[in-house]
Amino acid sequence: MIMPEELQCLKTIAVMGGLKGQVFLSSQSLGGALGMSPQTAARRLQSLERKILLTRSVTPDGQYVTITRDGEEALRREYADYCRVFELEGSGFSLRGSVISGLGEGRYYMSLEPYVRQFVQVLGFEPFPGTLNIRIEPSGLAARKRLDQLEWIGIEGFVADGRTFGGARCLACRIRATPCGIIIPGRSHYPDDVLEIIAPVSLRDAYNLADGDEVEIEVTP
Amino acid sequence: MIMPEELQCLKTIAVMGGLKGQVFLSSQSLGGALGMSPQTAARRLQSLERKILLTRSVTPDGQYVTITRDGEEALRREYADYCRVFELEGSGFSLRGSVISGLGEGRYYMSLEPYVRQFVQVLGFEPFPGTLNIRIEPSGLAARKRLDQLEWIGIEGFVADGRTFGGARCLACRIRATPCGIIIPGRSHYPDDVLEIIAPVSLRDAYNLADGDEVEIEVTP
DNA sequence: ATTACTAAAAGACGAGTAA
DNA sequence: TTTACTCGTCTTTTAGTAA
Repeated sequence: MIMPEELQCLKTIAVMGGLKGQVFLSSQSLGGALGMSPQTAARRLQSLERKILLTRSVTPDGQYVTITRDGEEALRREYADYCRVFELEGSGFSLRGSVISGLGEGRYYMSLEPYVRQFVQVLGFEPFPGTLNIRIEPSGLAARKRLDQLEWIGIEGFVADGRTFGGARCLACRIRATPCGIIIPGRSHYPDDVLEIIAPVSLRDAYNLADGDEVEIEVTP
Repeated sequence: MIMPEELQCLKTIAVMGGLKGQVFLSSQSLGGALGMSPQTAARRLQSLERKILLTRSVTPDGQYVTITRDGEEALRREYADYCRVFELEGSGFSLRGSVISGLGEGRYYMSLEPYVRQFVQVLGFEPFPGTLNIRIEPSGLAARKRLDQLEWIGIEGFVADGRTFGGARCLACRIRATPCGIIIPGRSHYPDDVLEIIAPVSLRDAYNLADGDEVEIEVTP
């Protein structure tokens, strides 16, 4: 079995050029690059050699090291993992949270024509007059913050009846089978643990949701 | 400082989807995936949480884990290393070896017109009648084997004067400033620790090489 | 079934030494 | 300077226990 600290060492040698030919190094220089003592670096080299992940030719003042085919394959497997992680990235976030009661303001705003018009344009549906408030679980807050990096669509504010209505930002998402939108008032960038959801229908009715029920919000850019 | 075994753990969680939202897991399932005891896996999760590389929400029957921004950055740094390693790959091998005496057969074959004609076509120069034999250092053998994966160009055999001359394969390379070719008789795929080099000039004369002198062969596909 | 903690065993680390 | 080895220390691991 190849240990993670061995792989780290192998990778460092690869970065130094160990895949393209032999690399000249000393235990000290390698140890320095890896933040460890020369002794430990030397032991790493020995164990990697024993596992045929690299070959060495030791000289009185250092050693020539080359990564073998097996070593390359090990690195490639690791590389493939990272590719999988970052390639499919952005293909979808998924946040879990529980339904909570809002202040009922959502219903009022969702009935204002300039907002409705923009939502239709941006999300492709006429929002049900009312919002569903979801409190994101503590462990989901990290993913919640990541959402801020995505491309939110601006909703313009407007003036009507001598009153100013603020702007907002909006992101398409999905709850179960229903296409929805996350709507965040203003332009604040800082995360909130409560997300306000709009949908073409009443989600509470459609899925029989009560306060405390858990739902999953899926964001697929 | 983030240790390699912690990064390994973080990567595994990322593969499970920890970058896209929370992942449900238990110490046991994670330990199984990482080949370690549940206790160790639990400790990993705790230390990763302490370093704010992930956040957890522990429940009586498992935990929801999400990778934080810091965690993602750590993974991204690692990914960048691997990209560097494999992107520039194939940009050049470099083999070290020492000059040895051949059997003098090279001179004869290099003077045969059908061979010469093909070398001119493939390598772009008329080979000096004679080959330089290089014994690859033991530590370079791994890189030597890697050469077999590259695209060698076939040299056709022929019949002349009632005698059959075998084929060979050939790969462009460089020794110091001189463009050269590695030539391997037949179609054997198994590595040899001696490489036969042809060049437009006598490399021995051009660089004053004697037996035992070290040279570097650079292959840049 | 979990997580978290404790304690004994195992293993890794790095200083020191020799070649 | 190297590498390679030994040895004492310290960390890490895992089994066992409790919640």
